[in-house]
Amino acid sequence: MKEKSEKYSAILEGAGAVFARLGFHKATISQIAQEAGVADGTIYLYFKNKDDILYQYIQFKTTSFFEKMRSAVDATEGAEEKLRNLIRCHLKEFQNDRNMAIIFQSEVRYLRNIALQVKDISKWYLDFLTEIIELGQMEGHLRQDLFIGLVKRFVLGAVEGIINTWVAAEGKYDLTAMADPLVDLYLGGIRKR
Amino acid sequence: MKEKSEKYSAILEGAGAVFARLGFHKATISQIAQEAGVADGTIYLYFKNKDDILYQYIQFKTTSFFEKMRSAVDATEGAEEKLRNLIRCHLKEFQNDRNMAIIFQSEVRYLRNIALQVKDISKWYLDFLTEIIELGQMEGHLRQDLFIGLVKRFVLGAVEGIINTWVAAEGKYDLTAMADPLVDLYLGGIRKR
DNA sequence: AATGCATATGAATATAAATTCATTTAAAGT
DNA sequence: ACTTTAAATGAATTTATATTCATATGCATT
Repeated sequence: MKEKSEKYSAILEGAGAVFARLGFHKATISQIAQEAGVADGTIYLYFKNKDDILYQYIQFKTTSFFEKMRSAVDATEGAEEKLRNLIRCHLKEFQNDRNMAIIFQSEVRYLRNIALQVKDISKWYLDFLTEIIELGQMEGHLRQDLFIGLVKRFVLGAVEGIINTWVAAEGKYDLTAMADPLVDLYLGGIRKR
Repeated sequence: MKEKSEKYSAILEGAGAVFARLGFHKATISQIAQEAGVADGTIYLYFKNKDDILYQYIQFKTTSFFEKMRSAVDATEGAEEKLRNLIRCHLKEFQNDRNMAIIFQSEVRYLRNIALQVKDISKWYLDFLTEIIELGQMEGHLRQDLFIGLVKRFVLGAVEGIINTWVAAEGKYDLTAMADPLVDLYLGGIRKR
């Protein structure tokens, strides 16, 4: 069972397609096998069981997602620009991999087997946001009286909401175009001044 | 099969408890029956099948939720106060019925069988927000240059994010206390001025 | 108390799909 | 060409649980 064989990846991507189309529970091993172009039994040479396929899928996708987010943020100076890049990168990656977007938005929260994995992902993201917000406060560009625990959920919740709508709309419009207007809302709010 | 018998309600609430604890797919009819204090077969006198239990659960809960939201908003004048009441009411109702909160946040988006039902719920909520935002613009208290399609998702996404955190934290703190700080973020944003 | 009707029971059935494994195919080494 | 090892197959097995249904219980009417 070598980790990075062609078949390993084919099964992962095949599973991604089937999970996105039918949801984890309605997806069958046979369908995944067919999508990946292998026999049912072959899957068990590479994965412990059905749950493990999803686990590895998430693991694989998040690792690469986090790396990209980190470099997008590090590529620039100042909290506001870092925040913009974070959101731009987030939306771009989800737009580029719609199966992943569907699985993360619709399946992941739901499945208890992977609850811990999800907690880690959220935590990573929220800690990242904290870092940026605190930087902005040090720079003097963000309010000092922010309840950071609330702000970071506010930020992540809103991006996810935007992505959910895009997914529900079958990806018919450009998701990345939402990034800057969204950040403007975070920063300035909706009240007239 | 009379609709509002004791057993009908007992099964619905029992199902709510089991769905919240184990998730829809891992929940078995036997467990729901036990929780409701009836025999397995009895459930089929009141519901077509397992999916129908969830469908009716959601229908029942949203109807009552929407009524409460509507009167909370109608009870006051001015967009800002209406928005505050909307969010307060939303958080209060979810805090008061944690099973419902779990099912709505974790299960509902996921289940394809009820996708239409969910679209209706979202639409109802988003239209409601549009109404309030447009009122605020007419009053001159909200910015004129808002992209409403984005703003309403921004608002709903953030509330849902707050609720998700609360659910994940096993409801250990007071959710309703988040309402006003959250609305302040919507209105004023995080940028220092 | 006997009859009929509605409601409830839970063991038996049916079904679907995850997982296994005996067999086949391909590849590598000598 | 022959042997050994590894990888792949897919039909057969196992398991789990949603759903059915023959039977029972309770309740009202006469």
